[in-house]
Amino acid sequence: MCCFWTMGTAPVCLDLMVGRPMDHEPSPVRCTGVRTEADVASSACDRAPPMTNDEAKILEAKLAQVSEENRKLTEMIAYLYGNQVSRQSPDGEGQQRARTAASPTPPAGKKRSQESMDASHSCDVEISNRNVGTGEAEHVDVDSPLSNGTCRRIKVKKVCTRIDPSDTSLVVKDGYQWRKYGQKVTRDNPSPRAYFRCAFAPSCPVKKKVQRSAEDSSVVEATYEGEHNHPHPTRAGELPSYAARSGGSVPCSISTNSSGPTITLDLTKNGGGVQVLDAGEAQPDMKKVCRAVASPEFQRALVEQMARELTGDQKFTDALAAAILRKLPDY
DNA sequence: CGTATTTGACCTGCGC
DNA sequence: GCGCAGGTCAAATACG
Repeated sequence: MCCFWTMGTAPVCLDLMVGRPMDHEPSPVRCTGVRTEADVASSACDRAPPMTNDEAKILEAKLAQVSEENRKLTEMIAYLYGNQVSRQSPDGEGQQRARTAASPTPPAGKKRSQESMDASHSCDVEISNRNVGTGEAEHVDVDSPLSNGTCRRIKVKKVCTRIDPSDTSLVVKDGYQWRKYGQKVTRDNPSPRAYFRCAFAPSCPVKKKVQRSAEDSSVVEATYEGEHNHPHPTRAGELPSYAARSGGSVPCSISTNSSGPTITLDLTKNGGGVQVLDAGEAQPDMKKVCRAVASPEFQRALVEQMARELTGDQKFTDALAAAILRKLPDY
């Protein structure tokens, strides 16, 4: 099980190793969720000849030291990544919002002015970027408090989905009903950008912008603004991440909001996932996110979720049975 | 005929 | 003030 974060062009792979046999002695390395050379060495020790107690203690000490370094590196990666993404405001959302918020007296009689008023009450912008097709997940929180103290969090989430390049509909299936209200060709991208509103509830403030990636026409970027004020039409309680179904699975995504960090693992194209919520902190903290990922509770929940998903997928069980049969000598 | 989508026009904010 | 770019509106059109 790998959890990817992209940092520029260099993907970071955190091997959670959740599928490993449980009869192994639990080690601090596994608790961090990152496979290291020391961890590999410890596995090799299973086949090594017996050693003295002193040698074993030395190895244990080294292992603990490596584990601690590994944990610090993991936190550092998450911290650096958060800093990088926070500097990359997607599609100028932050700038646009700053412009809107700076408008002291919006013109009356326009729906647009009401939306500007709504945005002006926001001080926090959450930005999430998930590259669904490639299994990369990105996320960061951007806090920009206003001076007037009237803060309301507006969630901005960016989701990348891989679709058929011949598909020009710009439809990202996320489980919600969307009503298209506009389309525009932007300067930095030859592909048109489509504007959607949530059509499930008339009062739902959520908007969605969908545009093909300028670099890869098979990838569409969907930017969600706001949060739904109604339950999910089909599967209440899940995050709006169903784009994964149309293009591929997402190994992992991490989000943080006012209620604390949320780790979501979409294990299959058919949905499902593990959410570990840490609502104890009001301020988002990437270190806490890393610790949540590394916690035994998280990994146990992950294993259980994987087992449920795999055993519940008839196609998977059929394919597995067929593969086993092919390995039998008489098959 | 009702609903959803398309598309050109319009509005607003920003930079020069 | 003007031009540009992003976002939205609303009439026209398509579709079931």
